[in-house]
Amino acid sequence: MGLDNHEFEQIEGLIAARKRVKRQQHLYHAGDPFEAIYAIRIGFFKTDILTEDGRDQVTGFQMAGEILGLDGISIDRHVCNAVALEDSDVCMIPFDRLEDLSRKVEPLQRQFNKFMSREIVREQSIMMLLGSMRAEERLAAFLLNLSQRMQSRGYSASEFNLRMTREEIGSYLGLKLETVSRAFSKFQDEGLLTVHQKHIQILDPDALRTLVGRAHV
Amino acid sequence: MGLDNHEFEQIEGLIAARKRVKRQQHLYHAGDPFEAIYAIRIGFFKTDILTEDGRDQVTGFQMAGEILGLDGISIDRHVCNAVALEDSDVCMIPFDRLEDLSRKVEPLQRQFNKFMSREIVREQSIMMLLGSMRAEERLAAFLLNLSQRMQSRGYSASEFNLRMTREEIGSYLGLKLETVSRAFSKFQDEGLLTVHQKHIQILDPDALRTLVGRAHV
DNA sequence: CATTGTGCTTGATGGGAGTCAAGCGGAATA
DNA sequence: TATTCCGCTTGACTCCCATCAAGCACAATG
Repeated sequence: MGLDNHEFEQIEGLIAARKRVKRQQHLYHAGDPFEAIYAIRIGFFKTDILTEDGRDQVTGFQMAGEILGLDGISIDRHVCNAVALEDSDVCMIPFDRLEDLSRKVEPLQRQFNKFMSREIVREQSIMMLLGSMRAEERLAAFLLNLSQRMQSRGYSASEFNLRMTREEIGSYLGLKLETVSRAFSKFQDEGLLTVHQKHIQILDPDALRTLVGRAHV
Repeated sequence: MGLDNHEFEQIEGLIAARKRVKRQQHLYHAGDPFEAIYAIRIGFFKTDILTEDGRDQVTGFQMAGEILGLDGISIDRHVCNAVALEDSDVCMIPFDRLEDLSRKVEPLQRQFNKFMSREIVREQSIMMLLGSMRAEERLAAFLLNLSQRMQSRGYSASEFNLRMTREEIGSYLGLKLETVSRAFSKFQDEGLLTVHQKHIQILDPDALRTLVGRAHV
């Protein structure tokens, strides 16, 4: 990234604390004062929003190497809940110190801006998915995305364990858990994948890609 | 734009050029190199993304005082199209100069980060809408959002002209244009509003809020 | 003024996903 | 090992929205 030693040490010094979060525990709640963003070292999270009328929706799943909490910057409070879906380990990055250092270290500033923008783009693709895809297309897109992120972290792209329930997948994709379950069964009947509980093995990724590509004919 | 006078003047110094964009013209296309973000002085825009099957989905509507182009930062290219829905006038803000100045002027840096984060939060609320609301609830939320933005710019909150077609509204809300039209008619039958072509008069905003569930405003 | 086109409204019909319900199965606990 | 619970699967039925289709309204053009 074009950093000299001093800059590199400063960035390392940003990490105030490592924090362990047990399965089903919250890293932060909606409404909590925003003080830091979090880099996931180990583990898996979901973020969700609970509205007053009881609507609850998962807004994202985050795995090791990804960043949590960027939405809190806007109003100095977290706007969603972050819940560990397995025992996890995060780096807490105090935001005021990150802003300070960003003013001194240009590559850090640039990288941070790109992170924020990438989050905007990611959410746009979810909007596309929710706005124009059918149930099976949504699930196919979800699995391919998960597969790609697993692979980029050195895990198998074709075989992995889901950390979230059918209900959480459905909430994220704008579907009911029964619909998610039916789509899994259909994919298995068609030989696109095998599914045993949370264990997934993708047999025909190209067929899944075709499903997503042919969205909304 | 949520900036105080001092901050606003600093941003004004950044403005390289004013640019006029006629109705139906593009401000930028998906794939264009990303060089600047744009502040809308006068006018109204939509952003959309072209899907592989040739149809496009509207990802947002932007009015005077709002910012266009934040998604381009991520990959140094614009990822969506920005199209003027009426004759418009924008300020071009070269992004490298904005980054430079942000390193020197802390309030500008802070404000810019908040802008990015606000865009993330805005998109999350659209995800909620697309994922868990029914057609009439979506349209009600859309109208209330538009109404609130009109009001915050000094226009009437209860009476305004839509700049976009039913099809564009539907694309944004994940609905077909016929469904949007039917929802308008139903609202009118129920006395919640009057609609004549693109002219909207909201008669009972509380009823619309009740529909949405009081969570979105 | 007539003509054309585009956007909008409305009706009829069908399909995909939601809802309700029953039962299965693996995992955790005692 | 037995019990309980929670998540998952599957079936039957319902309903909301998409689709297909016809016609209207208004603006632009000749």
